[in-house]
Formats: sequence, C-alpha cells, structure tokens
Amino acid sequence: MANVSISDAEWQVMHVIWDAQPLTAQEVVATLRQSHDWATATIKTMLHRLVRKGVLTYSQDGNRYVYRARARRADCVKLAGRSFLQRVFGGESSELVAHFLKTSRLSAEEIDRLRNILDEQEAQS
Amino acid sequence: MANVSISDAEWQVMHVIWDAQPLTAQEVVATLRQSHDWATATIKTMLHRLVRKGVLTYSQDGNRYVYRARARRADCVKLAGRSFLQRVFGGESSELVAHFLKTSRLSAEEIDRLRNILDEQEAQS
DNA sequence: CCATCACGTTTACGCTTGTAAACGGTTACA
DNA sequence: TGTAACCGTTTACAAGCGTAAACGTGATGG
Repeated sequence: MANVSISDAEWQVMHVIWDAQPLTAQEVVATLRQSHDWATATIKTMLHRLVRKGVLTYSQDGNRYVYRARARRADCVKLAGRSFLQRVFGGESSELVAHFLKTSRLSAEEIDRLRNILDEQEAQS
Repeated sequence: MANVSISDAEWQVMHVIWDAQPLTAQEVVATLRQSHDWATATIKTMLHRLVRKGVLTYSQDGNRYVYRARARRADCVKLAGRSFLQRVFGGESSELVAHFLKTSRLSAEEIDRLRNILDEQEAQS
C-alpha cells in the first residue's frame, strides 16, 4: 500500500490533510498559502501524485474532489523515520536521539514527558 | 560550503570516508562492497558528485586520488536533521524524540546516557 | 614494443521532484 | 446565450538521483 516514498513538498501537503481531512483542493490550497508560496497548479500536481502513489484518495462532490489520507500519518512517519535513521545515523537510534536532544531547546514539560517515555522503555526491557 | 544536500546513496559513501579518511577510491569501494552491491563505476560517480558538491576533496598520489571529507559529519548531520525534523515532524523536536524513543529498543546504558543528556538540558534552561 | 590493467573522466538513461502553464469541460453570471 | 470563472487533467521541463558502461591515458608485464 504505502511503502512508497513521500517527497519533501508532498509531506507539506500531507500534513495539511492529516490535520484536517477530508479537504477539498481549494481548502488545501488555502491552508498552504499561509505558509508556502506555491501556485495553485503546483499543489494540484502534488495532490495528483499523492493519489497515484496511493497515499491519498478522493471522492467526488459535484465537480470537485474531496481528499482523504489513505495512509496513516503514523505509518508514514515510521517509514520515513527508519529511512532517516539508517541514512544519517547508520541505524543507531540512541545516537539519533542524543543528537536531537542536544540540538533542541526543550521545555520542562517536554523533558518530563521524555523522561517518562524513557522510564517505560526501561521497565519493559 | 556545505549547505548542499547529500543524497541517500551519497551518505553511505560519506560514512565510509568519515569513519576512516583519508581513503583512496578502491578503499572506499572495498569497504562499501561489504554492505552494498554497487558497481565500482557507481561508487566513483558518487565520489565525483560529492567532490563537485564540495563535500569531499582529494589530493593526488601518483595516478590515484586520496579522498578526504571537506564537510564535517556533525555539520552534515545537523543540516539533514533540521530538514528531516521540519519535513516529518513540522519542527517539533520533542515529538521527534518521543517517536524514536518509542520505536527503538534501547539498552540500559543507552537509556542512562539519554537521561543524563536530559538532565543537562534541564540544568541549562 | 604491444597488449592489458588500473584510474579517473565523460556520457548515458530512465525515474523522481519542484514548479507550473495549458487544456478541456462545466457552471454561473451578465 | 455567450463568456468568464473554476475544476480537474495533461503536458512541460530542468535538475537531481541511482546506476553504470564507455573512453582516454598512463603504467606494466611479457
């Protein structure tokens, strides 16, 4: 289904859809316009490609399409994550995590949350 | 210098070089042969492209080249990390870290080390 | 001295990506 | 009843990528 790779620009589109699906093309365009300077045609191309890749589906409502994600965000994240982990950190997840911990500013709450996750990891190992 | 993007296959080559530079082309080929099934010509193409991108340099030793990284691994990792963080997690580093913590099996030592990093983060905030 | 080998360089080629204009059909206003 | 506006579809096109063969040149063994 979706062992397909999603390109950089396509991710931007997918985030919009995962955040508020179902959405028509214009709704996607309107949302993206706030953050990107893409021509409408450009966004439509991406919607198309995403449908072809099987990541999106649409249903028709009159003359317009209503798009929904077909792949779940979590699954796509997992796939992209594995690939990045492998490519950049040679698969060493603790290196990856260490890197991002060091290069991020985290709030006290975030730090707490991460500590909790670590505790769980420890408990179940 | 190196705000250039390094492709997937190119990362594989760069890891080899960062791990043991300086290296001749054959040394790179020999190392990569253990993990990849690439023709020698393919690897040479990548070395070339990396030189053109400014990520690698070489010096000549007789008829052969000796390659060295020109960009530091840490810098490339930082760049690729930022880009991935943005693309997949919309810039939310704590989400990213949480994701990788949850999807990784970590040893007790690794968990300890990560806790320490968290402690430091907390201290300096 | 010639053929072969080893090196780096050039050329190749199909696919993906970013970016968008052009096109054909329908709808709605003037 | 045109005709402008809107929709989705097709076509475009240059750059990057994965993958590698072909080429020119200098060295080397017979």
